[in-house]
Amino acid sequence: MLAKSSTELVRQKNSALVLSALRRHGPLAHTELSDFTKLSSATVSVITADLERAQIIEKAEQQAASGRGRPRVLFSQRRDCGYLIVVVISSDAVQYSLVDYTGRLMDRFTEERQQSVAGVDRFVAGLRDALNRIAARSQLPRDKVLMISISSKGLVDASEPVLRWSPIFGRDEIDFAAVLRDEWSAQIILGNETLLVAAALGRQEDIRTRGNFRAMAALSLGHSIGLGIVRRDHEGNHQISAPNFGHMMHVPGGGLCRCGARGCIEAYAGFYAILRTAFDVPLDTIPAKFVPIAELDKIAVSARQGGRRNVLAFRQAGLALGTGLSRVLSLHERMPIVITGPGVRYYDLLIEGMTEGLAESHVVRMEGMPELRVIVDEPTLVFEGHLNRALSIIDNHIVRRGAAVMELRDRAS
Amino acid sequence: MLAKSSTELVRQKNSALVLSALRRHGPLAHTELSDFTKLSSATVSVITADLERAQIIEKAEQQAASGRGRPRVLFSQRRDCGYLIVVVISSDAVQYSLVDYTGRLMDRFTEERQQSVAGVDRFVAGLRDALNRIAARSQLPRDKVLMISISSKGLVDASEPVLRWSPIFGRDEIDFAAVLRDEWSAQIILGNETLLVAAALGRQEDIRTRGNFRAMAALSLGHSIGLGIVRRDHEGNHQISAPNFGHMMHVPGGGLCRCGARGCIEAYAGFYAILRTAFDVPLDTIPAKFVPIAELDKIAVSARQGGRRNVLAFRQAGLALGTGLSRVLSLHERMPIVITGPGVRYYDLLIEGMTEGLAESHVVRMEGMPELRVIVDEPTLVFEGHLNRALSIIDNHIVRRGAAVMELRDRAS
DNA sequence: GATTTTTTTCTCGACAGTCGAGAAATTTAG
DNA sequence: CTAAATTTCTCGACTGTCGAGAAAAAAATC
Repeated sequence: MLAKSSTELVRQKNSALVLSALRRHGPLAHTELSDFTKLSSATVSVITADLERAQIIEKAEQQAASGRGRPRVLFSQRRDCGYLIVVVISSDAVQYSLVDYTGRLMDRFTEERQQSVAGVDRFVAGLRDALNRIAARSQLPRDKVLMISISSKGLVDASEPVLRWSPIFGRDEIDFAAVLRDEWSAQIILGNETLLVAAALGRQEDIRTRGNFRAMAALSLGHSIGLGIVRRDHEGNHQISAPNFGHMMHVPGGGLCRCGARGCIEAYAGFYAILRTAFDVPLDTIPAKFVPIAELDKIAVSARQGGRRNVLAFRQAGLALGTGLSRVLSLHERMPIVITGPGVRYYDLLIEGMTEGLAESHVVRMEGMPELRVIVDEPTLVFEGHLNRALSIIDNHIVRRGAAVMELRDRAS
Repeated sequence: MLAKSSTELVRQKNSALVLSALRRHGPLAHTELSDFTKLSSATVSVITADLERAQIIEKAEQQAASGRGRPRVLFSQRRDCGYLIVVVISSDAVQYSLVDYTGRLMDRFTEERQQSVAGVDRFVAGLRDALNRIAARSQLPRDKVLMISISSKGLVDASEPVLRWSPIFGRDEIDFAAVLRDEWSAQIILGNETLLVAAALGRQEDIRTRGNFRAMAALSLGHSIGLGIVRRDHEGNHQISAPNFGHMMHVPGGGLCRCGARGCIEAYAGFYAILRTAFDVPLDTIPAKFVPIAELDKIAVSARQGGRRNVLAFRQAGLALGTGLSRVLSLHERMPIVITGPGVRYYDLLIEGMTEGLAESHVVRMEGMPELRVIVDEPTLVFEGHLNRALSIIDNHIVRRGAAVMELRDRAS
């Protein structure tokens, strides 16, 4: 309750409403826009005229008349209104994608990252390089790139695009804004990978349940463990957050984690932890930097054939996840949990422990087991999350900029 | 992003702004209102005129002119605009307070609750009775009571005034709206006690830091353990939530808790749990319903003199709290923690364990120890929280109703 | 005591935004 | 070729905010 309201703000909000309808449902006619936004036809006229003048949207050449009556003219977003570069940093590679304003993929390549050289400086140099390359290949003027959206596993600052801690670079922070400021005028945003998964799921669920969506958690299983939570606030906006779940305390004084602390959930449920338990290595052994998935597959095969030690390894991982999730539910509310990431292939081995870990807690006893869903294709969700988040931020900027433009025009006259 | 915006909404928001300025800073003159709200003088005129016509605010008889120039006329809230009944349910008593629209206490009494008869029906009958009594004593017409704000320890539904679980009534739910609907037209709201503490602290902190406030947690120590979290969202509103902290899993398969589950934080840090450890009673003993504080004081005295078993009891409680808090911080962000409730008198004995429990976790290693503050007077905070929450909801209703009134007027003409 | 200064409140006209109603446009059906 | 249907556009009414300046009222000054 700080900011006063004004008629300009009203216009901004309603313009944003129009843009988001267009983003969600593709090209729309005047009438449809009016239906979706609940704005009157007259208002839609004014807003679309404004946006058209600002070159944000355009009238599609009118399609063959489909019914009788005056044929509808469709408004659609202008592809060339601006561009977005998506950077997905994973443990073994970095993927760069160029996307236009409508969300269409225009170019993409992947740079392998050598495990050996993990220096931040090296990485940053590679990043600058690759960004320059993707921009050059597209032959777009640089200032047409409105945003660079980056994701990584690890701990991300809440307000600035700073990577505080990551499984790859440890405590060597990276301030992406500082690093890219001199070369790019684009806005830089950074998000935890699983946060973006949650963002994508939240939108899917919102469409699926037609607005009855409340909250949802995304759990990503892999070498490290990620959690993203998406909730609808009282105004209908989606609040996404990426708790530091993988490094939440599981057992005080427990197994040594990659982060240097002891007893983190990841130190029980991460790939390296499962390996450690399976081979009965002492819990204070320094974790492996990288575990080929084939190694884990072998353990899984053995576990599925009843290998005791290996069954136990997955069970313990499941327990750590289940107990951790029960704690999450205690601190929030009951919500469905979507499980994704490379680790879902062991879901059959993990589920028993997870269920047990969940079942014991007061929340679950009270409100029942949360719904658990499995989604295999994580990379797609991550990319979708990038688009959702970045493009809707761009839309918001545009409507704000619109106001600024009007102001300039007024001052000129 | 569902609702469209309109000029009426602008008026509502700005009216709310005026009311909240008046609530925060007491009677204000036209100019001051304009300063606080950043609204133009003209707008303030229109809004105050409206509110005055609707009998929400009034011009105070002008005070002795203090400087030169036209003397300022102060606007103040009208006391008789509406009333609020606050019901604070604690383990041994229920306190009823009647408050006017400005937040001034008008009447208050306390009903002892016998420990023996804890039937929900009995309790509800007593509640209806007491509410009738406080209304009768004030001689106010019933429809002037706009809201009944109830608080209890335990688990409260997020959207409806339903007590899902409480240390007093266990799983016997109470739907306060259903119970009071036939006798009261007032809106019924229910909040967890520590949630209200957090609400009060949030407002205090917001004023203290002049808007730089981000987030804060309130931890209430007593027979049971409560946690409230208050955060400022991107729009500056305070989001308060009451996680089920006391019954978050501390140790799987651990000590038996009053809730029936095993290993809850409360089963280690609640008064009964401290007693249990101190007397070396098996952890699966059914917890005492009530522990006189004198009992705990004795243990504390002995602990302060070095009694090993008793030191351990408090240390274990502290550890449970510390580990639990570290988990909360993992799932949210770093925030100051205010400790309150009857248990703070043992803070000296708890702090060591708490610090240790906190220190081990990844978040604390990364971001440092959170600030811990102690506030002794919990009941005042609870009452303040009631007022903050209830009165600001009332203000919001009023500005909405204002619009409805205009509509009626229009339809009549 | 009359005039000026200062401070506060009120009022007026301009402007931005939304809305409902109906006009205009444009196609199909008959 | 006319009528019906459907979509888009335009106009006037209304609400809300704002800046500027008028009006009010007391203190300071002559």
